[in-house]
Amino acid sequence: MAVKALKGFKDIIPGEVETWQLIEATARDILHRFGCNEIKVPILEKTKLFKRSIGETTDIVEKEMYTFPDRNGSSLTMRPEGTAPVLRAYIENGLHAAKPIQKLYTIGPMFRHERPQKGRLRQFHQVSVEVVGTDLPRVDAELMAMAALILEELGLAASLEINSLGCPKCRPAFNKALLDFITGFDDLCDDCLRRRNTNPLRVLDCKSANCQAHYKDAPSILDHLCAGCDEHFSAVKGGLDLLGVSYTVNSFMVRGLDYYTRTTFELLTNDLGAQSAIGAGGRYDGLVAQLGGPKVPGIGFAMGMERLALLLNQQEDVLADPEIDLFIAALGPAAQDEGFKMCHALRALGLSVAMDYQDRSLKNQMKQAGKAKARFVLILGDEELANAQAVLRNMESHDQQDVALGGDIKAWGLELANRLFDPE
RNA sequence: GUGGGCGUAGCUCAGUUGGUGGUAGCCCCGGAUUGUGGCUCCGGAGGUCGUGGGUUCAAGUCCCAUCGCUCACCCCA
Repeated sequence: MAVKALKGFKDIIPGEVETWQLIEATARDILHRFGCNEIKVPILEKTKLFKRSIGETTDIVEKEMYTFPDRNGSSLTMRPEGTAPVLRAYIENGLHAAKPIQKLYTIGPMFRHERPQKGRLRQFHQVSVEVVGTDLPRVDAELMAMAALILEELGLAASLEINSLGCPKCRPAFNKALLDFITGFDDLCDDCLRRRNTNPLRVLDCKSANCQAHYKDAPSILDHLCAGCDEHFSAVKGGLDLLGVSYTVNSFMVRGLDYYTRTTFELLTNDLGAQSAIGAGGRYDGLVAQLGGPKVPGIGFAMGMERLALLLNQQEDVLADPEIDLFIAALGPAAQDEGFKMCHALRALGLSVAMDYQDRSLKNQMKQAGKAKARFVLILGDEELANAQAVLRNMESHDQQDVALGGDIKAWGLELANRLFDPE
């Protein structure tokens, strides 16, 4: 029995990887337009980092992390999200001193031990963005606009939902009001009864129709915001309006990580089955300090690349087939030797070149050239060798002409290259 | 952690009330007279029917177990 990949771990093979390259290239391009810089951070961190940031009682920390002892016994965890490692690096490298506002992004795998399903894997990939050093509402608006723009340029439709979770000043009062409200019902679902004790905010997200009926009149966090948070949220909305980004306010929206404050948002789609969020994030003003860094506010978001890839693939958009510049069809042992050398020399000169090493029939080699999507084929047999020339066939126009091979391979190779890219 | 669906060729899948594994499609290989691709035609290769038990004269088909995949709950990107 052959060894297979772990459950929830997937290969991205040729034919699929092109979609990923498109996503990455598009995201990078837009991120750079907004002044974001890439940062690469480790996949493995001390477990403490995630417990402190994400929250001890969250599902992620309690039952989804790949946590194991290092050889010396200290506890390690494969990162379940990108914010904590990036902020750790921000603090550790003193990036706050380099620039007042740091816009950082990272692209890579995250790990959560969940039951796999559509759009959810154990190793998944995110584009993760953090803007650290400012709490200006326009930064929030700009970040959401940027996320929306990435999706737009990928040709994906998504709706933006926003909310404010308040701050440590106003949230406790709301939590109490909410808890008092929920305690009034005795026919809530089991999940809500459980969540009532762990994280009351999350009951608002319940999918049970019965529960939702009750929550219609639940106190809204938006009615409990302190003056500062209320003003901030208004300004965020104002910023989105100025940029013409459409959104809906969803006061029931909650986040699964404890560090969020004030602005939170999700980018949602209807085309992915149960996993509707393709991007989500929010503000985390106390987090950097909590991790031992300077007292600076921050906001960030992540996009799930698997989900983006699924959406792109079900749109059946036509990604251009990769093609090669030249196929060398060599006939006979002498031509095979010569072709082998030419193949390498031309690759060194910058051309993508292929050939068959088995000295098969010309017909067969032409077939291979067609499959490889070669733009040109260079036909080389004993006769051509004797005359120091070869036949160059344009596969699209079916045009054929002789090319001279004499002398230094670099000289005629360059000439050939020019002809391939600028055929009369 | 809890449920549902599904495991037959590299891939997508037929397989009738149990009666010898499909001329199926795609892919791959070879050929259609001498050194010219895509289309077409012909031929070929490729399978422990996920695995292990059981029932039966006979199991891809029925039963049990097990592993895997998948979708959903939960949670989340």
